[in-house]
Amino acid sequence: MSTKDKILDVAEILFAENGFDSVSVRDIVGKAEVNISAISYHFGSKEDLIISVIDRRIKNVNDQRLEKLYSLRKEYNNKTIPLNSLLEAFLQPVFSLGKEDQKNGSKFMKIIGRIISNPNTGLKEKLINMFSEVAKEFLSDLIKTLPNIKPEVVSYRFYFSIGSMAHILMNQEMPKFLNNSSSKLDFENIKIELINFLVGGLSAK
Amino acid sequence: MSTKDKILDVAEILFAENGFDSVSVRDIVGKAEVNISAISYHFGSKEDLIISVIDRRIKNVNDQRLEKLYSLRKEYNNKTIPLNSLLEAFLQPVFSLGKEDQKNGSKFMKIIGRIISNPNTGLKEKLINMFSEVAKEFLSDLIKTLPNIKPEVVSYRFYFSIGSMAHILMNQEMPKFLNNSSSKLDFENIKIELINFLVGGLSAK
DNA sequence: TTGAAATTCAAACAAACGTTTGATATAATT
DNA sequence: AATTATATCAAACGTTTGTTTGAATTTCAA
Repeated sequence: MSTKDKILDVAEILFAENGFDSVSVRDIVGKAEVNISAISYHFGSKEDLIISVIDRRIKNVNDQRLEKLYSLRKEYNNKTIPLNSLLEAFLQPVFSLGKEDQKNGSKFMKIIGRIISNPNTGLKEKLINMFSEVAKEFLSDLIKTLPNIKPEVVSYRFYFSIGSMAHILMNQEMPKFLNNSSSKLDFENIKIELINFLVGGLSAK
Repeated sequence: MSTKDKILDVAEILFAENGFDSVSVRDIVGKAEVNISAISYHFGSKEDLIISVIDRRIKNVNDQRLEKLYSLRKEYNNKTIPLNSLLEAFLQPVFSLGKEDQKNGSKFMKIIGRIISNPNTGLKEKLINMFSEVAKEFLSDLIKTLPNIKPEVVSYRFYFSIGSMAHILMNQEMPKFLNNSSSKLDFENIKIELINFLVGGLSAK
């Protein structure tokens, strides 16, 4: 495995668990067992490394989302797309990162959660742009699917939805004081529960 | 105004806008126009300052929440408390921080959002404990109010609810790409919209 | 008014930070 | 085999970090 990939893999894990600021380049190169100058050599700077960690995966996620949305539009040509189908298209590409064959995919889920919930300087601008097109597309269909709810209310509810998604992506385990259940849900079931919750919230009277 | 209060006020603003890690003690004392050693003299350390910023306000918020919950229990003695009343009791003390007479209250709302959404080392432990009792109390009533929904599902939905609350507290303005409306909501209306959303989500079939 | 306590000050501390250097080693190309 | 490009290395760079020092100043009670 190349030095570059070793750095990307380790950085993804450490950034996911501790945040971008709290992880130093020395933390990364230490765990990756590479020389410290490899970061500037292969990536340029720490910020460029962060961008690379995200770039490596995010396009695939967003492409899947749009692909699923477009095929729904084709399937329901001119007719209303069911709400749970829209949410499934929006959430499935993210939660499938948690499948076991996706190496460290659950770590990247945490990174997505971090990016959304932490309004960040500079860095956020670039990433928001990646996400904003996807969000706009889904919002326009959400508005069509919910004709009895004022569009600006749908916007807010979509914003609330993104918040609860980001929260569960980042804090993948429920805190003990809320977890009175013994059975731990896997990502597939968390996604199902989240969709049920969001369907209710988005379509509330 | 005392040096101690000057520091607390400035720190609250800077921590809210930029996060705990990104704000240096020099940023704080610079804007507060006090000597740098005042931090260790009045608070001990930067981490103790963070705790002080939070301590100053959080107890009042949580006390109000429990007070409202207890009076609801008295009012609906042995009967089910309506869902929107529970949510009102949970959210009103937080969103009232945004009232104009509450100096920098909206900044502290951002700090609450930051604490919830960022799982942090050490710091979180202390603050989670403050919050966990409140959360447990509300969760027990939520379960009673939603007898047709399995308790572990209510737990998850409450967790999703906390996520959307944290998100809107921290990102108080909607991003442009979601904001197709010209009218900007104030905190009171955001709270109302959030409660409508959460009622739908928590009680979803 | 005197003396002790509380506060503020400029200056410095050691540690950690991201980044760069120039030499050395490895790989690829001619 | 010789030469060029690529990659890795130990070491150091200049800043910034949180914290501490000890003297100077202010506050306030006796």
